[in-house]
Amino acid sequence: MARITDINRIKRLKDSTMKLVVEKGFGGASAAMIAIDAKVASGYFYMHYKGKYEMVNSLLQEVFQEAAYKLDEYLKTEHSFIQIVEEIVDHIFLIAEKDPVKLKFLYVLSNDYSFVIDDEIRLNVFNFLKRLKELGQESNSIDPEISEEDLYLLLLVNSIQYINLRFKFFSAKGELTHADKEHLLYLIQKVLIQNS
Amino acid sequence: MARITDINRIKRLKDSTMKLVVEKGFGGASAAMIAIDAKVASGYFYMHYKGKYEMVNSLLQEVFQEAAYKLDEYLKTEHSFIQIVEEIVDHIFLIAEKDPVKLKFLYVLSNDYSFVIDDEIRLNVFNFLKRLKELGQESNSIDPEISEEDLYLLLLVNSIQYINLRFKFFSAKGELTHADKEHLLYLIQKVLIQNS
Amino acid sequence: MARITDINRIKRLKDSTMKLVVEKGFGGASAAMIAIDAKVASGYFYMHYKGKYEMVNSLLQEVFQEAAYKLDEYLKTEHSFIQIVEEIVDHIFLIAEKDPVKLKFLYVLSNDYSFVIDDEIRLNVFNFLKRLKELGQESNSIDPEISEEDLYLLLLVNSIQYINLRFKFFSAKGELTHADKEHLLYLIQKVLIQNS
Amino acid sequence: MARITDINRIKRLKDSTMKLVVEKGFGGASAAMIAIDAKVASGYFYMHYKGKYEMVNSLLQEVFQEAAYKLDEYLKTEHSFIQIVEEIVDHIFLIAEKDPVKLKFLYVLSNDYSFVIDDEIRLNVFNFLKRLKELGQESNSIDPEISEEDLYLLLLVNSIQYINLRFKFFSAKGELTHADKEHLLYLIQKVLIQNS
DNA sequence: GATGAATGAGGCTTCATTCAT
DNA sequence: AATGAATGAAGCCTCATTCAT
Repeated sequence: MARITDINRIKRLKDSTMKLVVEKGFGGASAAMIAIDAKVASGYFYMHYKGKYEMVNSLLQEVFQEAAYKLDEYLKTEHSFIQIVEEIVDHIFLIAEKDPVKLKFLYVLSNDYSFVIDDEIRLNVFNFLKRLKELGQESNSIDPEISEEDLYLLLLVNSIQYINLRFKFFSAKGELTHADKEHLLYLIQKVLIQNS
Repeated sequence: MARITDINRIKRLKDSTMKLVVEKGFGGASAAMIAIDAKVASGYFYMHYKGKYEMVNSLLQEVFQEAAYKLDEYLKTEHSFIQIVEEIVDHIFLIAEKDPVKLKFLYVLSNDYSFVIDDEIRLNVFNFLKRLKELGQESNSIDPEISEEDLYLLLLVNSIQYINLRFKFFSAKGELTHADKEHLLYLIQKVLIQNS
Repeated sequence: MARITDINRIKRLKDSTMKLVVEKGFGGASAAMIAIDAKVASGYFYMHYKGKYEMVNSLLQEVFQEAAYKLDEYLKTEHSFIQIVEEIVDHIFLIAEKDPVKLKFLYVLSNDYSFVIDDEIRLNVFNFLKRLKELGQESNSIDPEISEEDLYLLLLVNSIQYINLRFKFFSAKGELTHADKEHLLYLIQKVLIQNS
Repeated sequence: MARITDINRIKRLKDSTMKLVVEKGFGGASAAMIAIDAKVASGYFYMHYKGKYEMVNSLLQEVFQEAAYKLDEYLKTEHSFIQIVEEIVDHIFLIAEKDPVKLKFLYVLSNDYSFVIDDEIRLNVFNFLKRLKELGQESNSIDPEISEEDLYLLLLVNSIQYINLRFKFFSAKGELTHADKEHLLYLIQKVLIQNS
């Protein structure tokens, strides 16, 4: 019972942190504010984290790690290159729908020179990308010009940017639709795929 | 009668602000720190700006405005769609080389939910993109699927992300080269251009 | 679970604030100075008050409210008009002796255009004065020319001015004595009382 | 011509200072604010005064001195005690009408422990009061219980308080009228005059 | 004489962090 | 384990004052 309470506390803390860091920025989201939003005592998170930066950073790594893990799972399905690309875009859109704050959090902090993804996690992601590229090469699907860095940029960064652009500027266009996803996928595939 | 406002002071202030906002984030770059770096009195910028946020924001708008103006100039040259796309990428690489801090500043703040580009400036940029799209359509160069938002994403956001990815992660790969620019241009043109 | 709010800290804070506002004026009494004098952390009073002005103002209202309450108590004793006038002067002299800072604080801020007594409290005081006047009329003790405003001026303002004049200028005359009180009472009664 | 300009500058400076000190308090009225209000350069008054405090203080002394001088003039008229009392109240009401800011300024600063009237000026005033008292005694008009301090309190302080109470609280009662003056005079004379 | 750009000490306030409970 | 009162360093900003023009 005590265990469950604790897990809920930490969950709430993480959610509130992501929400407020997105809304106000790292500096603008105060520990007190986060604690109130999470219905937790302000001293609470010093039991789990060394400080505010450590907490936000560890949250960022966690979110990234989770994504890296998800990517690996797709690889294990032994689906084709094109299918996996599609599944990844699908997955990012799913997060955008189910947990938009998480996607915004990723967007904000991954474009900040004060936060850097841990080498280990980055390595995981690039290992995945390397294997994805190889998969594409095996089936002659991928444009040989495309590097891992390009995959990172076009598949991951681009998708996150596409969605956040909608959240931030083009919200007038309404909710993200299935057509939006198809359109993004069209663009991505157009760059990645080998021309005849 | 009295001293005349010193342009150099303001220039130094702007440069230091961009530099430190990039390095430490908006919250991490303190007014005192910026003032010292700019060799200016700590109270100095309250003569020109209402506060720290206003200053950084006005700087962001200024940088954006300058870019919007540059874009319009390219349009006036009456070059072709493909040429203009190339010139824009060229120009972004030029900034990356001559004033990398400015590009980082743009990168960091344009991916922050606390800073929003003024409607007027955004309108300028989208007017340009609209005309660029029309130019592409006239010559049947542009893929009809491409919208103004796509142009924004693929041409501008993507270029900035590409370069900052290098600054932030792949700095091990060394300086940006001519080949890097060609590669990016290849990717962009591949998405934008109409398939035969 | 956590520490319980320390009443003494707040008491010390209030005392130091009154003392320093009297000595140096509202602007001259800095938050840091007050905190040191009260042996409290400099940020402490922002836990209880929104800012320096709010704190001093709330203190002023509190002191006034306390006085208004005291006045009502005298009315409830069912003593005569003349007795109550005497008791009020007595009471003011008592404060002058036991807590001179409080009387000085009242004096300084009630003569400042930046601080205004809350409507509710002023209403309380004037309700009291109205009933006091009625009491005087019932026993034909009060000069019919005397209005509530006059009672305010002559009974309250005058007494406070009388004592503070001594504190500020005529301190050479030494401590306030019983004779001083009798003299003031004589003056007040002379104006208030109905001539034969 | 240069001379006239200068006198106007100083006049405007004094007026603005009084106005703003009344409205915002000594600490709240900044030098820049005063300078703007007076249409004068902010550095201007450091040509005439050592600092802000010196300026406000010298202004206060000046106003007081002017009053002391006026009082002496009334004495020279060889009017009766009662007449002079009336003329003083008249005069204070006249200031209230012609230059209310000056009266507010006097009110605010004379009730502030940070500003003290210069000994010399206070002496002038008390010499006047002494002679006024003697005048009253010669004609058996004044209550023998009344001291110079009482005259100060009842004649000067009281009048200023009476008017400022109207300005600050009872402004709903409208402009000061002739009847108001008569009423105040009635109260003052009632305390001061010897009962048959 | 007069100006107002520039300074920097010091004011107010926030907030990450600690620690008694 | 969890709380939240308390701390004080450090942030933002104001403003009296100086001084080049």
